[in-house]
Amino acid sequence: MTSDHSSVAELIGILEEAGHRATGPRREMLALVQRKVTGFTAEEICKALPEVGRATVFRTLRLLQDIGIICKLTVPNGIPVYTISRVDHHHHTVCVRCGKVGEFQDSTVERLIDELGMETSGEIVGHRIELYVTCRRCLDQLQL
Amino acid sequence: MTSDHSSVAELIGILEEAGHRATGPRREMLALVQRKVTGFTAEEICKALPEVGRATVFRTLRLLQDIGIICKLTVPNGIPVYTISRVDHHHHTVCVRCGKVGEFQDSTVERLIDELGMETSGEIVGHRIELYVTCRRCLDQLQL
DNA sequence: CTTGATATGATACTAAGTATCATATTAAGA
DNA sequence: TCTTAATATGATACTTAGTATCATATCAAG
Repeated sequence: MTSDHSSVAELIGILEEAGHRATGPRREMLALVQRKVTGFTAEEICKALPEVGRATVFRTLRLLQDIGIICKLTVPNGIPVYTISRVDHHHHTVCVRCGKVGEFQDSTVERLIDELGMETSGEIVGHRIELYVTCRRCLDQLQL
Repeated sequence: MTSDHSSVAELIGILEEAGHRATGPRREMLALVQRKVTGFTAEEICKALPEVGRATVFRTLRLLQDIGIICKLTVPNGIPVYTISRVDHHHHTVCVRCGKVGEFQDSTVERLIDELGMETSGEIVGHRIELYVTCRRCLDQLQL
């Protein structure tokens, strides 16, 4: 279940398999996104790729979300952060100090969702779990 | 641990205890918010209370968040939904069809967060758990 | 009653994202 | 290879959510 997609070629593959064209702007964005270790904002992409139109950046960000290549996170301060999904189903940790985004997978989470499903009268169609943390590095810096 | 705050008077009490003035606009907003069974948007408040300035609406929404009277949710379609918090610590279910917001409290959730804390190198300072559902009523309608 | 802190509203702004639409690219068939 | 319809793009203008500024108003405490 761990579909690791790390190279640009693989990302392009996913895009095409989903029935979309791997056009110039999309390749550029994928290459950029793939290099990002941590989260990034839409505005960052716009600045990094001025030759790509604003509308295309947002369109592509949404497309990449739809096909599961990236995720959009809501962080406490309100500015949306996008992040690449390296594994299929996962959740995020966001450092509230440096903004660094991490991923985690936990079977307990899925079990929890199932349990909650029992208690809910409706039908669960999705969920969002985000952990806000102070990351190791930031903690260390604070202790200096 | 279940600080049920249902009447406007109680909400005003919370506001004042937190060291804020229970002014006209704030009372109006609290009265309105308190009547809402389901989620509401900032724009709804602006329309319902045209005599209250836009800036004040947003300022007050943030204030009410800060003191824990309301929560701001991120729903899949992207439009922020605010909802009153009837109990202290809880999470939300959002119906993706009608937008109805529910609350749930679950000790398993808290246990889960603790467990995840063990696995994380940083320190967990907060979390967000939202369940996207199709509520009972919407399910019934779909089956008609 | 005065005064300083707190809150307000009008206005203008920003930031994130969308709608429109004419143009460009592309894939796939004739 | 040429044509064509589907797909994608970029410029532009717009919308939506929320913020900054600041002069004015309100209030609580002395």
